[in-house]
Amino acid sequence: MANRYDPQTAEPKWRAAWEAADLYRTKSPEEAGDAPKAYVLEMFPYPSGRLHMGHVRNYAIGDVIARHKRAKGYNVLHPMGWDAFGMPAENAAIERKVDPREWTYSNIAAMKAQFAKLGLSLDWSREFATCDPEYYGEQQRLFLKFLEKGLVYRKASKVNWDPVDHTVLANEQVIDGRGWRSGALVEQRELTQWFCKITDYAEDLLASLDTLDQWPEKVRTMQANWIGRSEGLQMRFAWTGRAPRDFKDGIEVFTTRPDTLFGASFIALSPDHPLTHQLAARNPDLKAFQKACARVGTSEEAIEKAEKVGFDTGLSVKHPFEDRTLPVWVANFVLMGYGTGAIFACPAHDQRDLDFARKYDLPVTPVVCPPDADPEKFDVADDAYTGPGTIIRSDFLNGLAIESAKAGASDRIEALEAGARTVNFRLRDWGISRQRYWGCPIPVIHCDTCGVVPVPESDLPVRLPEDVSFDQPGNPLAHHPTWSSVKCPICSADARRETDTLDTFVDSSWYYARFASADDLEERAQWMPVDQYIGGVEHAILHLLYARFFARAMRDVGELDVASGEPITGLFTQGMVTHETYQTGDGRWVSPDDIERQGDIVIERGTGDPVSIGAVEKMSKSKRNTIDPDAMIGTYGADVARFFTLSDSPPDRDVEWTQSGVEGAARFAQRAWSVFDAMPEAAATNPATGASDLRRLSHKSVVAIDKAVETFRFNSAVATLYEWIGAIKKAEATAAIEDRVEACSQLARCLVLFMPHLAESCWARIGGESLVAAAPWPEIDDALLVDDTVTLPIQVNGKRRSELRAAKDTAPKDIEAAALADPEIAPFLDGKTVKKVIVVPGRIVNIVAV
RNA sequence: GCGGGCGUGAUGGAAUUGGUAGACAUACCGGACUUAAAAUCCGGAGGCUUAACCGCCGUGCGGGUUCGAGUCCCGCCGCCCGCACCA
Repeated sequence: MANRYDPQTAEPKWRAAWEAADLYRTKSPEEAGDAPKAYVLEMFPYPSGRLHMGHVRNYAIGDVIARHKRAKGYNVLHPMGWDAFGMPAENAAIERKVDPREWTYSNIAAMKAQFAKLGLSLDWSREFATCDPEYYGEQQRLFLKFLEKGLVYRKASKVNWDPVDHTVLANEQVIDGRGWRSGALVEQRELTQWFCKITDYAEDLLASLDTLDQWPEKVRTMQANWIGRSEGLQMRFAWTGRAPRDFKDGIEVFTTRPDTLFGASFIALSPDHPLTHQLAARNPDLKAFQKACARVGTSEEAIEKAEKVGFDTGLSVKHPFEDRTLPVWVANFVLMGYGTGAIFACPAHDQRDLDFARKYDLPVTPVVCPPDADPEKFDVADDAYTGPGTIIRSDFLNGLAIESAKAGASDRIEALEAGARTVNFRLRDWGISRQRYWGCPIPVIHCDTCGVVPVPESDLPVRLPEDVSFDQPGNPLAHHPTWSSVKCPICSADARRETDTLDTFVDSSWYYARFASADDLEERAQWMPVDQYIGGVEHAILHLLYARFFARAMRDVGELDVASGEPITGLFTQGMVTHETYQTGDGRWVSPDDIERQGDIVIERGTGDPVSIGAVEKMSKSKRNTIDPDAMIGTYGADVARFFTLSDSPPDRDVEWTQSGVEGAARFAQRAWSVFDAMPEAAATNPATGASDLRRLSHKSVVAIDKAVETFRFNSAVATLYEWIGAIKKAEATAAIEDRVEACSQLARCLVLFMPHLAESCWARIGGESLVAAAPWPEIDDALLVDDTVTLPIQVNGKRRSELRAAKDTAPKDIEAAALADPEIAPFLDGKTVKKVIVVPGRIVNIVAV
């Protein structure tokens, strides 16, 4: 029986050794000396209670980076904590009568035990959970600083209200117009809520995206689209008749196409526009129309299918340049949330306006003529013209291109004092109030005489009460008999504590700063920004945008010293872990653990029901296609589980989990181990010298792995490991012992990035000093990276016909001569004349012959 | 509709950025070991043709640039992801 590596005994041993050596603790500035810093962070997990393969992949990727940086001499900060507030804890409380706090902390304990088995190089000394009062107390302090600076504020806004659960729902929690839990029809309610003034930073958040050159292009464009900057003109149309109350000066609209003003055909108001409300108060038909629009709901298909409908208010306004009037309609396609909630419509050049105009028989006047069309006759039918062209039928704008016409029209409107150029953003302020228990309490007090009063800093943290009941719907904090009753800090009168809590996205918007230091702003500044952040692409917009906002806001209240305001220098978004799905004839999903292959057919173990193999999908409980990391670790060890998530696909793409792939990874581990069979201790041999094939290959392999790791091409690094190991094995009989010891020593130090426990066992076999997890990256002899002789393919007219071995510095003319003399190519030159010979030194020779 | 990405053997994917396409792995086939199987080790393999060598074809499709194109340019086709009545 060959000597086999046994992960079950080796892995716990090495984890204990790492812990005893305190290897992964972040070094203090004194210990670190002038070593550069590297802050490596993976998105911290929600403590659901169990680790899944997505976690394993995420943290394995981060661990490769952290270990590599450490070996390269960086002082590495690689912390871990828990994103611990949120609805699942409350749902558990409602469904199973467990305390959310106990539920959360016991989940954390369970997951931490699972984490321990993975052998990640984490510094746990900085661990915290966002539900720790120390953490959310600090967050409350930040909230009050933001409040003081006007970065958070209260306003009334429309929210999704679930009338059964008595709570506000996020848009994501509304499915087809119904609450995701209660199934009740969601109402739009006007509530007073807290908001973060993220729009103050819209311009900078957009412009600075260009500086984030270590972020995926995709994420940057998604954020840019989300922020949605557009330049245009905000202008006023004056009334023809009596002006409605509150709108004496006319109706304000925003447009990006002032060049089409002469094609304006009507004004359209949003059904939610204040003027619509005012008019609806006296007009039951309009009120009914408004209601009908609201019912269409917020679901995307509903919006897509919704036909354009409108209501003529009977009012009209004057055209700013011409002696004519425009009717004012209410139209369902105009959004209150963008611009002013009102538009002027130019149907010839906007599809929505055109659909509406055709339906209600409103005028359509083209004013932009395409380059190849006849200006006298140009007209539109069912398709609006949105392309480039020349302005026509537009008085002083005639003959101009679109851009100049925009400027001309804007100048004129500004001269008439009827409006001004403005920039509009799609981004809206971030609503952070939640009518929930398991979140960070908002630290303010409502007093009838003093208004909104901040909780004095000495009273922080405002702790969540522990004696809450979940037996009625809604927010337990609001139902608590005493918690919200307090005295006003200013006038001491009876007052009420705010019972809303903060959106959990707030918790994760600044945790990176807290990891850098619990309370020392200077230490925070030393570590920030995060050098490498790793997580799922599903956070491309919300979390990552909020984090960028928070870093700026913290900077501006003096809580974080990052000049650029960018908290994250490098971002990597990893792909998902997928698996085949299995389903019985009656549509029941079957777990991979319960299937059995019998020849070509697949059956469910136990029942014997035939099972069909379905699509490869993200591992999920509902499809039952999950693989439990604990079970994997129990069978194959943590190294194999980690290695497999990195080896098959590039880390930014999805990886399909397969049994055979895992077995391949396990085979690799044994193969790597066997390379170290019968190796002497490194100290017992002389240092390797010379330039044997093995030495050349080993040094090249180290460089290849180094480069691949730096560029997140882990699958390529793994391929290099396979080849290298194969070569070392082949060289066992032939290579000098010194060269083999060197190769093994280098191999262990590369292997430790991916399979740290195994590498440690290998390292011990060659008597490596201390622990390989603490060893520096192998030193490379550059002279070994270039070969003395190279093999050059010889092409004739671009087709490879032969090859040539030559010393690396052979003169091109000698290579040319040797190539032409090659007997292999003679038949291909027969009857032809050589026109040209291209020699690319070290690469290729191409003979052009006709 | 807008934006981003992708298309290479049976499969996941390589290809030093314009220089030998298919590294490495999985599945498959063959051999060794074994009473046998598993495990392990060794070997094979893009397609067509051939006894074999040779030869021809080959990176979604069609064109182009180049001595040379998976890579660059133009035009199509298909798939995935994100946003979406944003004026």
